Amino acid sequence: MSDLNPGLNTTTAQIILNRAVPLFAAYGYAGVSMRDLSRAVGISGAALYHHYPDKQNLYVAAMEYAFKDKAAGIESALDGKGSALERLERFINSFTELMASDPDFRALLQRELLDGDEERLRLLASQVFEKPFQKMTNLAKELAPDCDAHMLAISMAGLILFHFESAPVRKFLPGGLQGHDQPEVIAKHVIQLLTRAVGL
Amino acid sequence: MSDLNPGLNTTTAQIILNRAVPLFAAYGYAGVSMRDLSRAVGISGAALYHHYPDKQNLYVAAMEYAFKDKAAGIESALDGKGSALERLERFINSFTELMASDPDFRALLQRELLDGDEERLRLLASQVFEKPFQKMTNLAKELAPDCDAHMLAISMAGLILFHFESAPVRKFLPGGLQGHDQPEVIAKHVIQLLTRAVGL
DNA sequence: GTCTATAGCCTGATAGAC
DNA sequence: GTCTATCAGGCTATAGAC
Repeated sequence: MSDLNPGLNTTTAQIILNRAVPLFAAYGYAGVSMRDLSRAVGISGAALYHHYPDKQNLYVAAMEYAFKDKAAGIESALDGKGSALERLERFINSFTELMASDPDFRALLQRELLDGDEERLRLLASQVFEKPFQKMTNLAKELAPDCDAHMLAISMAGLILFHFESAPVRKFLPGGLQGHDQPEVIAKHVIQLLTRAVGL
Repeated sequence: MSDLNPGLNTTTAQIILNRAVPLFAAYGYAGVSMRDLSRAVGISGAALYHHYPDKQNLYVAAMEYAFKDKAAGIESALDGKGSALERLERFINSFTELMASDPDFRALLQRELLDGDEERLRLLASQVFEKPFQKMTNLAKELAPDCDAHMLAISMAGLILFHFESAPVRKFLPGGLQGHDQPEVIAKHVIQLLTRAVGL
């Protein structure tokens, strides 16, 4: 948490999180054992327990680590100047790029939506999503005052997310091309769809 | 598979699947043990192995059972007469109702997108989604000939799905109301957004 | 078709030396 | 801070009686 050391992520506790994030993203909480993780880190299982009291605490720490600072880029895209339409474009580009550049973050988010208990989801909402989502809602209000702003904000996020979420099955579906995975292509499609929906 | 018995789902093999579907939907493959399942069914663990050779085969059988006939309703909504816009509305209403009425199906779908291997996803695509998705793509072509029809079809599905997927965290986000979970409300919002996007 | 009993391995977690 | 060794219990799966 309060790391007075200004150096890189070189403490063992941080290295553990660095290895834990992709493992939990790929296999889920129940799909990763403490032994799996200790092997990935290159230390014994017992050493893991020197840094984290148990598996659950380690998992929560890994989540906080993976979700840290993810909101900042989205918020700054929504904050700047420009017309509502320009801010919408910036948001879509920024959110799409985030999802494309950090697939572990995306997978962990979707796993939390499936498996997260009330407490973890409340934490996720208040510490990660509340502020950017509020700004998305404000933008939605500007773009389409006659719409439910909360629902439009959800639609904006879901539109982008599902193009990534569905990627593993899309390639087996009619019309599925490699290009459909590229963030630029996804962003362009979503921008076109949403700008039309809110009446240009 | 080829069940010559015209009776209800009363064979032990079917009862097992009936209990397995909600368990796998809620906790995932790794999160459900054969003991958990045997307890839920009310038989011993060994009896499970009389009906299914191992856990993986049981899981695949449960998936096939959960996904069976799910495409039919969607297809018929897309098939009927009426203008493209009327068919779009019917599709959205039907798909939204499906997701709302069968949360286990929705959760299993999302788990497969996260955890499914190539073989299972290819099976899912060819046996469940290929035909309705082709029809969604055709409708997309009619509605917006200048759009990439594959991407628009994905957007249509994702728009609906994410309103359900995000429900656990939405209630902690600004503007989140109970009403936003209701299928009628979701369908109305998505219809409004998409009809505007394709230019009424 | 279901049971009890059990094999063999993996699990989270701890004890205590260094 | 990391190790080896270990515990108690859970895991998938099987054997064999009924």
